[in-house]
Amino acid sequence: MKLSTKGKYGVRALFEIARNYGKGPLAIKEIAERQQISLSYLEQILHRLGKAGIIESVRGPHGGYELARKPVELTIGDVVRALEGPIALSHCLEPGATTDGCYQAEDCVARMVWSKVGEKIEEALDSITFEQLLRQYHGKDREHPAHRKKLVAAGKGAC
Amino acid sequence: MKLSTKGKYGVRALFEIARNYGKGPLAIKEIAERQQISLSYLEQILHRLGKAGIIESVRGPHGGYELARKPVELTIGDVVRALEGPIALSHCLEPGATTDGCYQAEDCVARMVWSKVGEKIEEALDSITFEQLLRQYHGKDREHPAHRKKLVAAGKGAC
DNA sequence: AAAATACTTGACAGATTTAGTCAGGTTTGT
DNA sequence: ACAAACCTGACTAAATCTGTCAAGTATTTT
Repeated sequence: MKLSTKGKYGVRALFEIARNYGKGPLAIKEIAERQQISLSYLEQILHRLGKAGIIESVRGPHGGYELARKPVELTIGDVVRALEGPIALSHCLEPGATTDGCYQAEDCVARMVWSKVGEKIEEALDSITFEQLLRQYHGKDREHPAHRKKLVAAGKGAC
Repeated sequence: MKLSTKGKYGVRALFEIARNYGKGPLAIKEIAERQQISLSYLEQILHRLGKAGIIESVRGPHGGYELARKPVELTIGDVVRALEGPIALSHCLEPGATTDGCYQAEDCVARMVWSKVGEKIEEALDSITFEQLLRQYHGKDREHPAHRKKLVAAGKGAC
């Protein structure tokens, strides 16, 4: 019951992009530095987010990534689904899965349990928009990059 | 965002034990057969559930496992926590974890997000008791073991 | 007391997934 | 033309998951 780093990094990266909303594209190199994520790895993540229609890329000098929709229309759920696949606690709940493989197909108690829990998880994830996150952040400016760099050098990570 | 087989098998095994509630201990061999779980693997799982105080074992002939508490006091959350560890979407939320390693300690937006989602997940898991599962099952007797065996032999699995 | 039944424990190994790197390539603004 | 910046896919090391195996210990029946 853990999240992979893809999901966590994804939210952090997207948070940076969201902070830049309305100010043009943000370069991947900039995101990588601010959030201390390996640039190559971040490329993978952003590519997935692009395919999912969450961000758009602008190529060429001064290019970068920007949100494809307004922060209020973007939820944590969108990001997690894009990066970790559909939330299907049991494989028989994946979209497109049939009950063919299940020997107790009709009224499988287990399936009902995982299905119900999955719905609640989606609800929780979808109830948090990036607009809310930005608002929580409003005013409180983060540590200065140089200060952060010092902390990271001292072995500090991030959530 | 998947569940490991430990969690899924655990719930299924426990469901069998719960079905036998009040009728004395249920042998592990019986559980393994009914739910088509490898006996050796099931031993591991039941041992963890025992250490977590969810089931109690009775040794000797006619021994087996039985619920340590009433089905109404046993939730899916108890089982998942026992088998998959505490539900901490981010490692900085694990019990006993400090914020020492986090360079944005004070108001880490990411942590707030995962903490809130984690709470909702726990809520969902804890809202389902085995008593409810048993009631849903009431009356509908499962396929006959022999029939099930045939289905399993034909390559059918379970949720 | 012996045998049968059943639980206990820990080591181990193969398969899968994750996390991250690398080496190219392509697009576009100046 | 050049450089900044994104695009793509292959690759690998490490971790985790899934399950097996073997050698116990405990309890009850006979």
